[in-house]
Amino acid sequence: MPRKPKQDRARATVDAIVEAGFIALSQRGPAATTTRHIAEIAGVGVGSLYEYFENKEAIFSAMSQRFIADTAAMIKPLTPTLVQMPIDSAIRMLLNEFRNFLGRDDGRYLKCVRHAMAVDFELHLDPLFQVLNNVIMRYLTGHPETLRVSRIPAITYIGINGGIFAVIRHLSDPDPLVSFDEMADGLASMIGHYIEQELLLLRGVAE
Amino acid sequence: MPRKPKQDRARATVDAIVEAGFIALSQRGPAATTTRHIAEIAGVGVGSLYEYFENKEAIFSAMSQRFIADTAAMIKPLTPTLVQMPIDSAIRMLLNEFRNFLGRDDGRYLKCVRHAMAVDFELHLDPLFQVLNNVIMRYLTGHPETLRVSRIPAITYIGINGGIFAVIRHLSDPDPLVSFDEMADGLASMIGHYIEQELLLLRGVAE
DNA sequence: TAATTTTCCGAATTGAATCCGAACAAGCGT
DNA sequence: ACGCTTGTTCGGATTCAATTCGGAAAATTA
Repeated sequence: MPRKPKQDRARATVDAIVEAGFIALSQRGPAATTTRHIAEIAGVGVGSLYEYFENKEAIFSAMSQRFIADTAAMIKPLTPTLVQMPIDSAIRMLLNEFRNFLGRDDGRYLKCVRHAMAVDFELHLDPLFQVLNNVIMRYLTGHPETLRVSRIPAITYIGINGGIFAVIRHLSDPDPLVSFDEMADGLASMIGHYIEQELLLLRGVAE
Repeated sequence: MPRKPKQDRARATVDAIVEAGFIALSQRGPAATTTRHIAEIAGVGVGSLYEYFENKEAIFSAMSQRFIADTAAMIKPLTPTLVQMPIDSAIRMLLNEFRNFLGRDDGRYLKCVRHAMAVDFELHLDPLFQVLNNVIMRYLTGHPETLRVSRIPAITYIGINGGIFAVIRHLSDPDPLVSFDEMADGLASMIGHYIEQELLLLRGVAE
């Protein structure tokens, strides 16, 4: 039963532990990140970890919370700028800021997020990508007019990755803000509209 | 140094182990899934696990590969049907099939995928969602004409989830098929075009 | 300063992952 | 069928990391 820190010294210890967690995880990976390691990097005894954290998982959980809070804090001040930009520029800016943020401190956050998302999964995703790419390829050759729309590879990449993650997130979400059908309809419409708009632009240029 | 199975009996053992992995993981969760548990469910001795798998992780890895292969096999026969549907219907169908697939065997796959993706992460994602929703909310109120486009909640949900995952996947991808800028441009254009198309449709209806 | 609370520690405990060598089965040439 | 080699299974013994615990040190309070 972990305690809440009451003194500044203790708060510093908690902070050092979380910070050490990020360092250890990014340097050694999740398997090699032992409690002794974290304690050593933090400059505290192993026992101290358990003064404030239920177990090792709880340390990772605290790290996750810290990461999300930092991300939110990074975005918040951008809000006024973002809202008065064209929407596509805003999205581009947001993505770039997020990338830079993940790359800070020699990519410490990025490395941690990869582990946290069990990205070893990624390697095995290839066969699925192949099948889906095949579907898309055949679709395009079967509808020659669509071959001229721009950014096909990028849209494919986003559609597949985003689609997979969105479905899994949604099915894991205890209280989703939109129904599954709404989400499916949204993704379908988004890509459908994209194609339509592109064809429209192409026709406009042709005339 | 694990061996490759040369006899049918051994192949059956490997299969039983992987299958037991799915059962154990879906029933008990990742923390409570011990090697003895897997061995017991598979009906083999603990030692046998290490005949064909480097370690416990390797079993999970094999499970992941199996899962992806099964998913691809599920989609492949749909290809002919998909390619002659309108693109939005095809996407809807794909998403539904994927959902049903994950739900098979009392959601065994879904439970495993959740664990594999370290879904405890999910709980902490909330603050980030709030900030981003706030940005979107302010944008919408600042551009009243966009308030009438349909599926705003769904597009938001997909944009945020899909965007986050796509960025992280991309930054983890050793050999991405598209550059980061292309991907950012793709996501920006996709949502931008969606809005344009919606506004176009709205204008069309108004006239 | 003494009493009390908070914090820190690291040796000892516990339990799961992994190893290993003996026992059992299958293939194979004679 | 029989011995020999190779493939397979097993579960007790070993190893190593997570967690506990009881007391020392530091801070706070009286």
